[in-house]
Amino acid sequence: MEDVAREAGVSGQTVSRVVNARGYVGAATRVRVEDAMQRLGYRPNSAARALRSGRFRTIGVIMFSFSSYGNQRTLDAIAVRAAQMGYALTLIPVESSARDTVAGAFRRLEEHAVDGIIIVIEAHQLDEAEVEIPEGLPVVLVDSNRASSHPYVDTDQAQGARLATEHLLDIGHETVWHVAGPAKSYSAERRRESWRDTLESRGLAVPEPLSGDWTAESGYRAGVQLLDEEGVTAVFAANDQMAIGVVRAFREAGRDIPGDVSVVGFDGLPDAAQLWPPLTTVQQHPERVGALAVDALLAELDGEGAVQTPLVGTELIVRESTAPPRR
Amino acid sequence: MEDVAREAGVSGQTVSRVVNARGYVGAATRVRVEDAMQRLGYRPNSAARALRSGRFRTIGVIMFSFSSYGNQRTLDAIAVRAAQMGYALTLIPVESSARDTVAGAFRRLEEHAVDGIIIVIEAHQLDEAEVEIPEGLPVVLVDSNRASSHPYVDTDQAQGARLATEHLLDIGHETVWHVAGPAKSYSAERRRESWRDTLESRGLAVPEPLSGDWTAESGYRAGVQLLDEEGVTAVFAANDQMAIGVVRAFREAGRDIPGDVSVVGFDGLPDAAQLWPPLTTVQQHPERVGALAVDALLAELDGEGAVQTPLVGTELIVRESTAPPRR
DNA sequence: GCGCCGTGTGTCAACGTCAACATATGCGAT
DNA sequence: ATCGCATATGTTGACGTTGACACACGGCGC
Repeated sequence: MEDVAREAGVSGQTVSRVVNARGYVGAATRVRVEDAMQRLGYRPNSAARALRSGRFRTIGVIMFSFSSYGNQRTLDAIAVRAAQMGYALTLIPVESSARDTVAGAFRRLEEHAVDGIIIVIEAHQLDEAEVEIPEGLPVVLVDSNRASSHPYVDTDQAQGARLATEHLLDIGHETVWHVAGPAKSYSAERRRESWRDTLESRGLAVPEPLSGDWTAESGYRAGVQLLDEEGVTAVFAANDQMAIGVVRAFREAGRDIPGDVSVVGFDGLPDAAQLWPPLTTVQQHPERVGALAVDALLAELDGEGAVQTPLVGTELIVRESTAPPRR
Repeated sequence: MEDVAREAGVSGQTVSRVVNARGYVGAATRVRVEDAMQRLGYRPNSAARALRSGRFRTIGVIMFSFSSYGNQRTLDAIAVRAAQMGYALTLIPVESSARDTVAGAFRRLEEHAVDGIIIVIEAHQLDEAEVEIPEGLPVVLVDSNRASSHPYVDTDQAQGARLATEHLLDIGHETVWHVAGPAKSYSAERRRESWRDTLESRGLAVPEPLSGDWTAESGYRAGVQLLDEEGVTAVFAANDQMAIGVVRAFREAGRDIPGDVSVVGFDGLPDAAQLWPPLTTVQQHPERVGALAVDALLAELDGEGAVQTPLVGTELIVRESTAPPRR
């Protein structure tokens, strides 16, 4: 900066004013300074800025490694919005759900220069009672527990699950079986409860839900179990990957999809449209979730207090994996 | 820091020495200082450190948003390794392949505090001649062009493509059709060339390759085109997603997989095992690629010069989507 | 007894930036 | 003519850390 100031024949402060477009600067001076910056290839030193201002213009994101497709998309959206707002992203991966690694992530974070944190970890896995979230550091939760004191941003899981279940009922199925996600996942729980509520509100039988771990493989295992049940004509899987596994299990046993059994997924994986048969699914909008998370965090940062964002809606995409039951 | 020093009855410099385990500190003093740090919840200010040392302990990653599954996994691996090495990750998303946005990413990066950059963008899209990579900033390329002056880390695309092609030939197919990735992708090009070389080295006919854009949908379109060709019994798709689309196209036309046509993918998507039929594919190891990229960058940072890493191998996973041709 | 070295600790300055304050000029209003 | 205000620029110090240097003490070899 000093070099630029000398080159332009002004003081460092004037350079600072030009860079930040703050305060009065004569037009001719501004041009001279900009010229000098150009010539010398000047870049403001962000460390010094951070030191001076106490702000790092950086957002920390805590996320499980090997995360789901949806979370990856959310991360992507967070990165894009953060970049738009002039913030950098610092990614803190958590290698497993072991509790001390989550705590370790926080410890690592505290030593890094972030102004706020977005946590993209299903809340049941993140037992807040045991992981102290650093005091005074704004936090936004994604895909998480409403009970928290921090603002959260999430998809409207309940609405999506209702859409899926109602679709199957509306085309004539007598009830809908459910392959749920892992017990400790908040999203899985909400999808399951909404599925149950939908059935109950119509006075229908509620079959015992099965449980997977989001992977296609666990969906396959659940599908194999369903083969033994009587009268399974409609299955709602808590995500698309498990739906893929369910489809495979039925196909392998010679049952036709959707002739014998209709299957609905959840997520809106782009590839779901190209499966055979194309999969009916609930489209989520992780890009909206990510952008909202950044916005909520920045609002907190700007001292606007914890702003609660409305849930992000979903849409049902009907494809060929669902059809009315055979009479 | 001053507070800790006062609390422990020492100077700030001694606190610094304790924190960094550098220089001589009496055992009793060390304990007193550590106690004080604990009590006061002291955290070193990374901005001040960076300002003083000129090092940020941060790696910048430039990557396309809406990136492929493999790149996401690579990012994940980079994050994990960086964290292990005590580095933070700053993610700079590039929203499209438009050239000025890539340049913009660099500009954004320069203003941020990074010690080095890992670029996870297929090199043909990143035309280096037109995007000046900041001078003096160590760079490692992933999934990229060998012609660059920077070290690169990559999967052995050629080996994988050869494995896939040879597998189909070895089980009796007369030739292998190819659905390639986008023309401007370096990985796509190498897979295509290796497929061609393998056929030619056996003196077999080389059918005209089709081209997709990595999506399942483009694979479907390619598959539809293949329906019109004579004698298609084996297809090697340049990634798993396009393979999914190819399978759909054939299925929809009433052709059996693998009875009428064998299909091989590339990537090793976890869900590929649960497709119907389970997909034969080439397993990549993005986690190794990511870790190597970080290692290579840190080596550069430590002044060890540009270290070239060997290519990461792949393995063929044979599943039920491939079978000998019908006689 | 003297100097030297290893150990333990403190003082000072500097990293690059910017807020706060001080200074200077010109112009319109009183 | 004087004052007030908007404009334009410079000076100073502080953000938190650490490298360089200085100082102090005790033990060892000669």
